[in-house]
Amino acid sequence: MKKIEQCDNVVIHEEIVKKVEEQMKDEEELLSLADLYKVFADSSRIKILWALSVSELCVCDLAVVVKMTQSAVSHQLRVLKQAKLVKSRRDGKVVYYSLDDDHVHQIIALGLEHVLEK
Amino acid sequence: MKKIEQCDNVVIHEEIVKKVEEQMKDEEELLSLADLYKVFADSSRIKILWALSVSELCVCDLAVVVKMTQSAVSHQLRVLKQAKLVKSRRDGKVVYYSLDDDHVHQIIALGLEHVLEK
DNA sequence: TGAACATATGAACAACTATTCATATGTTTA
DNA sequence: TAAACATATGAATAGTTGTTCATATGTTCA
Repeated sequence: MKKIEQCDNVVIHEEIVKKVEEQMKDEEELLSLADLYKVFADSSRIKILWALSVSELCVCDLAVVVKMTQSAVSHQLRVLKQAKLVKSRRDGKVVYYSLDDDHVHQIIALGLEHVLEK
Repeated sequence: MKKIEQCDNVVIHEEIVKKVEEQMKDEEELLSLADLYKVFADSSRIKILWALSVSELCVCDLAVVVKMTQSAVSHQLRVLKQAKLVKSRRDGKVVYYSLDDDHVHQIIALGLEHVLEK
């Protein structure tokens, strides 16, 4: 009747585990953080965001710049808008998109720093 | 013989498109940026990174803290290591993981800022 | 040397997601 | 009002990825 428990059930360094558990963030908070990064985790969307960080653009021009179909761009803009990373304004037939927030640019810049360094 | 070209082929604002195209980053660079964010785009990995930002941990303790199986943690650590976000050192049977870089903490902090604000 | 243990890994499966294609919506203008 | 055009969207498909299960690797210690 010995404890044959595997690693999964046994803590090796009790003190440290306790300390880390205390400082652990809420499940929910880390989940929405992951969701935020999911949006950045696609090169099409990154291209779109980068382009928009240069200038406001309409969907049509955006499609040209990032070399995607209008439909694909539109689908992705929807995702970006839901994540509150871009906003849009309509002027007649044309809809213009731009970054919603300065964080977007910061996040991209910080990421590039890491990428270029490694 | 009119130009019936669709949006996909026609540029609406020539000046702006030219300007944005000039400032567009390399395909490759934006691709590795997206790849970097892919690593952050999963709540299991975010949990692991957050835990490691508190303290160096062995795989076993990490599994306890983030409530995952040892195998799942190990698979994810592999991903994190390949992305150079964590490093490891071995001490006997036990392998300790820690953040490889201060960028990791910065990126998480910046993301949280955005998440909490919106 | 062999048993016990911490970690790593390959294969398989399930879940998710980006694009395409077809078409709908909404706006302008002839 | 009808045609032309910019954008949006639903369904289907193909590709990607995280977890599990089983097992392998590497280390210590009796």
